[in-house]
Amino acid sequence: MASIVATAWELARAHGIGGLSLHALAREVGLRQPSLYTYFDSKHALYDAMFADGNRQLLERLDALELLGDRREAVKVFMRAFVNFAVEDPARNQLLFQRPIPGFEPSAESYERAQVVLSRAVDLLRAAGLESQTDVDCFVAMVAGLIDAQISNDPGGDRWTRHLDRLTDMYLDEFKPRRRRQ
Amino acid sequence: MASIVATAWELARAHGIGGLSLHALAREVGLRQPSLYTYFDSKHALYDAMFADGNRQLLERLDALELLGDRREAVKVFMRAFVNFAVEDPARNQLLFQRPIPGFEPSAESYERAQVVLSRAVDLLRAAGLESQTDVDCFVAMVAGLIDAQISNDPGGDRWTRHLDRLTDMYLDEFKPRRRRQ
DNA sequence: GTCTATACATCGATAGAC
DNA sequence: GTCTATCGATGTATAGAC
Repeated sequence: MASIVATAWELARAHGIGGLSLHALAREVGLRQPSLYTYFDSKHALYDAMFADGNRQLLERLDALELLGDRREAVKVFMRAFVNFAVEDPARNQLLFQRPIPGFEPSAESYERAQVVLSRAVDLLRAAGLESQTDVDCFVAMVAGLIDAQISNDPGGDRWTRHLDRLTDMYLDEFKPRRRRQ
Repeated sequence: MASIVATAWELARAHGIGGLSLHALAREVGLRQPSLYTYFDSKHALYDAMFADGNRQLLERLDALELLGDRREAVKVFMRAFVNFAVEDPARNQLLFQRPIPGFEPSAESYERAQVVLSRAVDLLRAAGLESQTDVDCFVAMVAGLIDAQISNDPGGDRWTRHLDRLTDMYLDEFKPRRRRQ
């Protein structure tokens, strides 16, 4: 079961998340295609299992971080880990953070895990000075833009992601509470 | 021919760029599916015609702008027009600026038009103080991030795009030539 | 140029034997 | 739980008559 999901990720990496087929997956795990229905009620159920698994991987990664000390530094450590996670597997990034499968919506249970990740990011950003939801929204969008540009235009490189820290500083400087600029 | 492409855009808006089928397109224009091969050698050729057409639409829009006066203001006017163009038709945005069709690459001729758009943006940003390719790259990525967040999470709204001007100012302030901060 | 007919492939899903 | 067999839908593309 877990190994089927792992193999599904391999195929998704190779052929894109949308190019994943049950025939190919069955062949890869040494089964016939109908036998997969013992484990998943439908293809969407497989995607849902992958969605949950991907978020589990991400949470595991984020839980291992040391986020003590300066809170701006904590944001940077967190975002670096997040960005690395995203760019190292474009297919996974697509399933977790975009809506590439027409008709697929994660189950409530799976979606809950995804919300945990987001709320941790929000807490860190708040602690680092981003007060409003608006400022958090735009920061998240900016980072997602970096990730997508990196994946699309320079896969495996760092032409965009290497500027993450600098952009984070810029953003936190700009939107820190209005009392006084640093 | 042009009307077939226009109808193809309608279907793409309704069912997604990847959900466009030649059967449906033929039915919509009052033909049988094989008859489309009179106009396009393959489905990819249709996508290529759409790609070229979308870039033509964009260039037309950008050519109508008044970009005189202050160069920072010119950047804002340009980027506002670009962002509006992108969010008003997510399917078109997908075909023009992402790679949603496995195996489809625009022809050299079509791609050339896309490069014209980019080079205009680059010229404006350079004139407004962004010296390095790196700074331009990140700015473009940030704007693309805003667009994607807007389309994905608040289609038809402006929760993200309304901050475009503010982010543009922030970015140009940060990366203007190092002589002195404004 | 447009049609009918069809080839050919892929896919998800189900029925029923073992 | 796994299999064989098959259904039914969808999709692109081609052959050949008109």
